[in-house]
Amino acid sequence: MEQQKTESLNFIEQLIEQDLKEGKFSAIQTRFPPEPNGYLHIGHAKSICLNFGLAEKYKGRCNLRFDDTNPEKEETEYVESIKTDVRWLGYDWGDHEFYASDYFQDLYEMAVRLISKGVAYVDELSAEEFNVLKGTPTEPGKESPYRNRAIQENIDLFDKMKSGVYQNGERVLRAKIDMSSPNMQLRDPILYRIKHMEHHRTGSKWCIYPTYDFAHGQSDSMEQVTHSLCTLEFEVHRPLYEWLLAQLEIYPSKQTEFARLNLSYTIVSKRNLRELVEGGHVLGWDDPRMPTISGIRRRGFTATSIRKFAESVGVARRNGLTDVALLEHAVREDLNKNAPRIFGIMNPVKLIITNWPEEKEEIMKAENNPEDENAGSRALPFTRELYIDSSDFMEDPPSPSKWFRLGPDREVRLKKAYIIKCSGFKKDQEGRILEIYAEYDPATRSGQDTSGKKVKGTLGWVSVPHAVHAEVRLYDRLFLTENLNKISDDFKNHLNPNSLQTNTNVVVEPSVRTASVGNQFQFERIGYFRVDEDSTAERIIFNRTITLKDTWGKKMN
RNA sequence: UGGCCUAUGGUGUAACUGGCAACACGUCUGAUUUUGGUUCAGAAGAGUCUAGGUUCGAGCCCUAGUAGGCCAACCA
Repeated sequence: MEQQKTESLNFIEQLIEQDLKEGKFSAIQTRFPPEPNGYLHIGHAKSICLNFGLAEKYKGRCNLRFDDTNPEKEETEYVESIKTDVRWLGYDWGDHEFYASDYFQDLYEMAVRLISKGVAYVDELSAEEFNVLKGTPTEPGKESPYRNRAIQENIDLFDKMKSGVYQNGERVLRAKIDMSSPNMQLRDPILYRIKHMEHHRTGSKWCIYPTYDFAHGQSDSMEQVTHSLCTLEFEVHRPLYEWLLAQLEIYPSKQTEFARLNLSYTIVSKRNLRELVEGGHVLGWDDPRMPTISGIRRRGFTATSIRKFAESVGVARRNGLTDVALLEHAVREDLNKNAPRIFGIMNPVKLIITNWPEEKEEIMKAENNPEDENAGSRALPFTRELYIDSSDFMEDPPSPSKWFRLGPDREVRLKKAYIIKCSGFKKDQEGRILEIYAEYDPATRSGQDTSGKKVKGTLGWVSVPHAVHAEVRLYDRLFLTENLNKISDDFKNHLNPNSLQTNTNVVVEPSVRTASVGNQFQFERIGYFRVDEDSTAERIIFNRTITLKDTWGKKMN
């Protein structure tokens, strides 16, 4: 008797399974529709995982469609970065790479059809007049005096718009729906506007460009998208989306909205992220502190962990605030299983094993990952002079029974090597520890310990003559405020001044000499690190992805 | 003086669509551990926004209220 746990479905999956059951179509078709006007961020990752994930799960397809209807903001550079990011997340759109701009001709013809049906017209109101007549959410709008032109006149005017007779803003094509609708989106929305401007793909072929509302739904329809998933703000656009498809009598794609991702201590708004980049608050779109996909990738978050995160966040229709701890947990889980361990010393201090011969060198064997038997092992040279972390030594710990690390007369194990006993130390005038002295117990060699000794503390170490000097960039959250949606002042006031701390004094075991950009490690007892692209042949640079959990440190505060 | 959406432990989601609320993260114990990591065992924590109603029975349905979100770009 096997008990089958029925997997719980989110509301979109329920909808899909219902549709599939009713035989509405043979397979689902989704799409991820970014506007190429900036870099993708963690919020987009949620949408990517949703759309591509659903297609995978239900054996359908997901198109990558660039929503490039506004030549003012869009650039090819962004198209490339978006493709890189989606691929990095592990999704493949095959030959289903589309552009709204590919449909400009079709969309133009659709507009002419609407005009011919008498449900679209050319308006020539000034922007101010336009806004006045539009009304407000609580007051109905008024009809434009140009609303009831003859069809042929509209056709002629639209043709003139297209052929460049008018300047930007002088004419606009509007749908003729209902100026008194309580839904502002239905008050004769703009379908086409004039922009004398080069488009990144169509060049100067067009000087009129469709708006989002006129392009998005029909693009979905032309691609036979079955489920068009978007965020909650577009909810009020749905009636317009459906109106257009119905008027044009084309494939009725269905729009379904879900809540966008909000992350604590994180800003997830393209506009604000751009401001951080342009204002020099971060070093670029791929600054490891940025929640952009390129940023978190450089920081060391893995694609697996992002996908896992997206899955655990789930999808629903209520707006909330997801705890970053969920994201952090996802990376730790992945890296714990997959990142090889090495010794790295953040604040090195010399430890001298006084009963160890000057020239003697012993090779210790260390497995690369206790969580992965296949990860192999490496050789660690052990010598008389070692580096350990200054935070692992305390001359006079405040609560001695809870201090497991080194101190006068205390014993600890040097991991993968010997148990040592501290026999003394040297300080400078300011009281800083310069050197620590200890004696090792030859009977305690790792793996062949015959002493029966038990110690509570285990320290990482690096042989002084073999040490590789490195730079480490310690990243912390970019903002100090948990919920940045709830602030009334400038979000930049909430920046964490200590979001980046550079430590150029780090020392790492010699095995990292073969490491290359993108490699990820766990520095034992410290955290996960990734080799940054700023590394050079002479100098290796590590980004700290995330610390290890630290229950002891937490208790000490 | 509008319309639409939402409301479940601290957080994110679930509850086979009416049968006394589950999972994950987080928190706290304890065990194991040559990472104060991992793993393992366990605990605390909501009676499902409020008030009515329907029903033998409601987190799920109805009504009203409250709270939050979205909508007035020739942005998406």
